[in-house]
Amino acid sequence: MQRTTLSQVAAQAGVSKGTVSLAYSGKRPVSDETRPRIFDAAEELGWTASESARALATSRTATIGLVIARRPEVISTDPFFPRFIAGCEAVLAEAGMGLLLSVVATAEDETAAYTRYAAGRVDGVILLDVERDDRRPRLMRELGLTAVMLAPARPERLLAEDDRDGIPVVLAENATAISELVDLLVRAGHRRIAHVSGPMQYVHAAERSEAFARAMTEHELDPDLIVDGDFTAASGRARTAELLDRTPRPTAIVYANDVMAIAGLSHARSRSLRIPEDLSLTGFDDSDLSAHLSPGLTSVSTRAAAVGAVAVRTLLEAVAGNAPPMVRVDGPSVISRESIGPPPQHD
Amino acid sequence: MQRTTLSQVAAQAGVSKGTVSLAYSGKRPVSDETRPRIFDAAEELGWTASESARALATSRTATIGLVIARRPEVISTDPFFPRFIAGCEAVLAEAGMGLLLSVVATAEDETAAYTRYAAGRVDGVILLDVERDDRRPRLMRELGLTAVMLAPARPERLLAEDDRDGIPVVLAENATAISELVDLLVRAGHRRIAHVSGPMQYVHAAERSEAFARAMTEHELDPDLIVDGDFTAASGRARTAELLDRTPRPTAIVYANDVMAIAGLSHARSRSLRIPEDLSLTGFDDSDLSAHLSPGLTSVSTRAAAVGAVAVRTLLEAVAGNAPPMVRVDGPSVISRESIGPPPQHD
DNA sequence: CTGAAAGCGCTTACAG
DNA sequence: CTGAAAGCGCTTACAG
Repeated sequence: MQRTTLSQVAAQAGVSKGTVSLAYSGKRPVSDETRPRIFDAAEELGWTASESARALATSRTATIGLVIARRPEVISTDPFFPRFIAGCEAVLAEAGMGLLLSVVATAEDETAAYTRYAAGRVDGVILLDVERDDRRPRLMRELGLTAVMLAPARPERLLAEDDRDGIPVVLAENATAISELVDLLVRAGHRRIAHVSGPMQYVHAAERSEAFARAMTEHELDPDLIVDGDFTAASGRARTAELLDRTPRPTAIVYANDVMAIAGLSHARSRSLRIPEDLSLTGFDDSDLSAHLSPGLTSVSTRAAAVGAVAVRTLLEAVAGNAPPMVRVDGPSVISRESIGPPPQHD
Repeated sequence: MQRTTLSQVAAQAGVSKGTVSLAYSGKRPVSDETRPRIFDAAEELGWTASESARALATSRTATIGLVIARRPEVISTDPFFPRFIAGCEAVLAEAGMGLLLSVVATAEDETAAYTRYAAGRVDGVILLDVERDDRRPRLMRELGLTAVMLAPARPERLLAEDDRDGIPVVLAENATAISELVDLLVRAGHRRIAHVSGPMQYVHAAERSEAFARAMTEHELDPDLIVDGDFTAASGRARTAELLDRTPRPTAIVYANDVMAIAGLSHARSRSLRIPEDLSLTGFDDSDLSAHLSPGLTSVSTRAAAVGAVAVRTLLEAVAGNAPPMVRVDGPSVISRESIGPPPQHD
């Protein structure tokens, strides 16, 4: 089936092509007599503008890009991505725009994906999982790609001076939630609190870890009870096993995400530890599962959908050439559930 | 920064635009003397072809579309989607193509997404989560959109006759895995086996449920111990609670996905039931978590990445006009872990 | 308020 | 093997 074109609509309505275009875009007035004629003709012929042609004429693709560079097993258990994408989608759909998504395994594939995007496929991209001295800001400049980055800290803490300008930061911090969790545990009576971190190359994981150490120090507790996880269930179980083998063992564990916490919880139970009587646990991300475990897992909502919406809005402003250098989004909030309680008596 | 264009490359290399295009596409021979001149010029100017222009000239967008119409909380815990997408990506990247993704909440938004796609945004789409008498095949025809559908059963079981032609089916069946699970449990000595299904409007969920009933009947066991879940953790917990309240209670539960199984497992444990001594459990999807719980959750690998790759290949053939009406992919396979064992003695 | 025309940056018959 | 030209289907100054 052949596409109907704007020319056919113009012919049928007895006007010029330009007028049809203007009637739809509203960029210039069209008389009240012609407009309905045009819409009727378009309706009758089942016309909608070709995005390819529009893209070529306007140099706007009405598409933004997102490259996720994580191992599939991590993506598949991290509720952040789908929620974030759903949040993006809401804003994009309203603007009649689309989201081009790539899931890549290596840095090489990641570069290739951005390079394809830069060939006039997207108007801009959102950078997730920012690392310290991330290589992508430089790549964006080389490729001439407009970008915004989602980060848990101010740009000066993340990027070399050269890379700092031109990329607006959507700042979604983590730290307050972690110190709230530590406060909660300390107030319940805990002193030996451990942290299972995420992969430290990510700024958001490093931030959580630093926030943990800071909070512990403030309470004059040992800030060094930190072991490195990598957000996978496997690491959650392994690190938990190590921590529980120590003497004395920690009475509470703060995990950098829910999956590790759930694997840890399951492991602890298999050792006949009761939760929370013998061990308190907290997660991060508020996955659907955490609310419905028994006991429920205390976790942190990061409002990923809201963050996605703000990221897209900021990107659209950046594409239009007027984004603020930084926009702050609502901080995370702790969701208290039954997985935390007072430490065991003899402690 | 202005894009370099093919014209500039042609000028610099001292050839016509057509020759530059041909040198890159290889659709016609270019002499060994001119080719390097062209590539050098392109390299020097940092040129890559504009996809928008190419799309307009060729009526090919080099993009395929995927619309996921599920509640975010379900998407966020279902490992199928990210794995499937990663599998799509592998094939797409190789072909220099992209994936346009929409996550929608309502049927209305879903139609809107496909309508946007049909405005020359994609070459074709993959239909997931097929329902019986699914409305999308008809929509695809109305919109003139090429499509393939992923389904666990032959087209004649899914679609009205009118909608059946033109849409190749990638057949990934579920049923064998479910009967294997039932066999496994029966062989271990179980007789009262229950099933917590997924949302029955999806053919894949209905198939699992039917396969369960069939397998139970074959073993001359009660095939009606089926309760309706909806793939969420909440339903997994609630349905498990109901089942465990029955007298006599089931000694094994087959869940239609891992999340429900994990919530169920957690609930059972909170009732002081031991797994698998007091209750055997199985999941479906083989999420990253299931392998690393303690005990590990017996589950079913659906090879989502491989299925994604085949789906894309089939779609690309369909776009080229020569897809087979049906292509079968490898069946799922059961991954046996510690969550199943013999039923309690007194049973 | 409307039309005629140029232009976006490619690809692809058509000649030679 | 190569060039000149038309065309893909829009948008947008430029005139009127």
